[in-house]
Amino acid sequence: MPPSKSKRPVPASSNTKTSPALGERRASILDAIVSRYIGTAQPVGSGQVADATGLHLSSATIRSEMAQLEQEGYLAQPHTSAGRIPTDKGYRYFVDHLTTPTSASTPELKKVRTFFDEVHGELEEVLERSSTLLADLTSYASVVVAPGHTSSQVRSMQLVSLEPTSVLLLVILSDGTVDKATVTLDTPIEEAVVAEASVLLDAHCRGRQMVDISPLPSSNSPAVQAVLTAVQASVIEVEQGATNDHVFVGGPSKLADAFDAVETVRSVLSILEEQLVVVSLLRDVLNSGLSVAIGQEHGFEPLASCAVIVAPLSIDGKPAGAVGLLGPTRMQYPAAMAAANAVGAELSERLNRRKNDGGAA
Amino acid sequence: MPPSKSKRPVPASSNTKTSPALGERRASILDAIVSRYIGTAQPVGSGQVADATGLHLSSATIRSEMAQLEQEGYLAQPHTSAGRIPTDKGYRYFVDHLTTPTSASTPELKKVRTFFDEVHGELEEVLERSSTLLADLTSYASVVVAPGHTSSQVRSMQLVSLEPTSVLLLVILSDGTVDKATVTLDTPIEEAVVAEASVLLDAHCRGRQMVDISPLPSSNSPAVQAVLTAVQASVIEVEQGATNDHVFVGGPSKLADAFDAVETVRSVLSILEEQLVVVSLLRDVLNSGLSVAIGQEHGFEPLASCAVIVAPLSIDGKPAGAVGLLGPTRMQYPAAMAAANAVGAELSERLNRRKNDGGAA
DNA sequence: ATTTAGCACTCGATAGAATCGAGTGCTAGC
DNA sequence: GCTAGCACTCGATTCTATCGAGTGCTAAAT
Repeated sequence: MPPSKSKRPVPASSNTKTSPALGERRASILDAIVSRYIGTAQPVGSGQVADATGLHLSSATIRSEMAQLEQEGYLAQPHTSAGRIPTDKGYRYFVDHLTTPTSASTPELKKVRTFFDEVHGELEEVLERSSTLLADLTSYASVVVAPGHTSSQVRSMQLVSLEPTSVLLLVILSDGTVDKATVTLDTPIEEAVVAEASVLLDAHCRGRQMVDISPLPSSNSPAVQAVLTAVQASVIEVEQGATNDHVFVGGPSKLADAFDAVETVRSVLSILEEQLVVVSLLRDVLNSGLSVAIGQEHGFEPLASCAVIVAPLSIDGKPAGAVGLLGPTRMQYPAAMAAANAVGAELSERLNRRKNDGGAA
Repeated sequence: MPPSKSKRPVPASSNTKTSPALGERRASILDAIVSRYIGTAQPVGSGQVADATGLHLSSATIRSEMAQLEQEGYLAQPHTSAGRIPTDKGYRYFVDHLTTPTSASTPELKKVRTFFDEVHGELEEVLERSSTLLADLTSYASVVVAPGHTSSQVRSMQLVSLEPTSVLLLVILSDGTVDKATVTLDTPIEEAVVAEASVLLDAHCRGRQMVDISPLPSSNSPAVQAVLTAVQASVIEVEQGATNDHVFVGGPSKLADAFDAVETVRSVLSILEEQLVVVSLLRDVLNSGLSVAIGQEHGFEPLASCAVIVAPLSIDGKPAGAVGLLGPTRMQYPAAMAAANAVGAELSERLNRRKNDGGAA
């Protein structure tokens, strides 16, 4: 091969050589197998790998490498004389050493951008639709966990008397979010007293951040004080976001496509129904420093056949909720991760803007 | 057969003879086939019917009757030499002439009662959990459409200025529900003006029913008037409940059990994702005066293999939302209808109590 | 005039047997 | 160290045979 033009020392050979460990060649074989299996859901044989990879090796050589990879736990064989399937460990290596850059592909990224440029309105609606967007983008079920109110600025806080013994606590945040909690009182309280407490509360909280509002102010009047004391707990509840369900699940129907066993579909669906579980799952994954949890990695049995992709949301640089994707372990990691990251980043930006600009749109 | 005791002219023969039309005997054959098919999902043959029904007839006789029923469109045959399957028309006859009384069986009814005795808290939570209850009770996916605010009494109505050009409309109802809408103004308005408008609005609305609040009061100050005008549209929006999504879907995972074809599961799920469609579906069914829509009866193609059971909610005797069940056409009609009715009735009662007593619990 | 027993027939479902072929592990030679 | 070659495995596919639940029809029985 004569170098016809001296003017390209390293041609555009797009052989991204990222990963040592496991050996250059064995790695690209693994990569080829995982990619292919993700696409076809069929066990991959040595012949296919030989054809697919750039390295020119015979199937026999590939075969011996594959045997090695199996011994090391990256691959598994459904039965003798079938091709190989990636194990969780295999997928893990794949995502950790992705050759494809994890940043989003331009067309999709653009889609996300224009989506966020167009979507306006209430926060809940934005989150809800983000979730749908992410599901549509990836064809996996998505989850959006709304940020708590911890760092939000209070625009107004009020008490409204409903019954003699029950009072509604209203918290209006400067981003237009409204939260509420019903407080039951031990003894009946007059409306006028509630109103007085409300004024006091509002004056105290207005303009502060949610974190800064405890302790509540006190009053000379015992009756007013009683109301304030009763409200205390609910204020904290609201601060921590325990009051409204703030999980948005998008595209659960995608699960029916992602898994072929109907029983799997059922069990995964039923998990998505339990919002608490979902929230804590995402939190755990994030806390463990991962962005992807594959198979057993999150020690959550019922989702052993799933992979979870998480991207954090942040407001003012602090973590605030998350977006996630739920699919089979053989999911399109590069694309899905890219999408989740893109939506996460973009959504974070809008949340920031929202918060600092004030209200909607 | 000598009447051994003159003292029972018509013994406790539980032969509920409800339905003329179609002929007594043919009806009970149809009934037997439908019941059995609902249970087993297998085509039912003449032999099975002969064994199952009380009437002592040979399979041959049954057979000729079945042939008739098929010609009349109540039954269908998957293929020659298989048993019969009910058609939509067959199911329709079945539910219209239910021998089992549609009122709930006592054990379940009790469950519903104690559930509602125990559940307290925000309206949204009650509805959400009702939906889950209904799904658990029946093993079908359930839907609860929240009542609109039309007949609710306004406890307070306020405007909160968020940005110079955007105002938050807050509506607090006497049942503790809070609704909101963001109103964008054409020109920047000072906070003081918004506050003035808020006071005016609150004074006008407080204590009235949502239906009675339009038209809004007017003001001498042009600035205040401008705000009120801008708010008008959102008030109506809120009144008609267009502002927050008020559909609660329960137990979608049940669908995976109810249908065996995974493709069906997917398509039904994806329909449940579109709340607008679900709401209008239930409304249509109710408007057509039915409580059950089987197969094609609601002209909604994608749900042709489903049956929909609807029970209305009512507040002060006026229709206000609905609860629904979604399952395969071969669903356990008697039990499911009973459950839906029970939950519907009980929930209605709680809603009434809530509204008239005032706040929560 | 029904009802029923009897019978030939249909056709999906089930079970074996045969075959195919993608894939494997191993070995010997390049 | 790589590869060609080869015997071997084993699920998937196809084909055939068989089974049996169920049907429609007819002729006898009530």
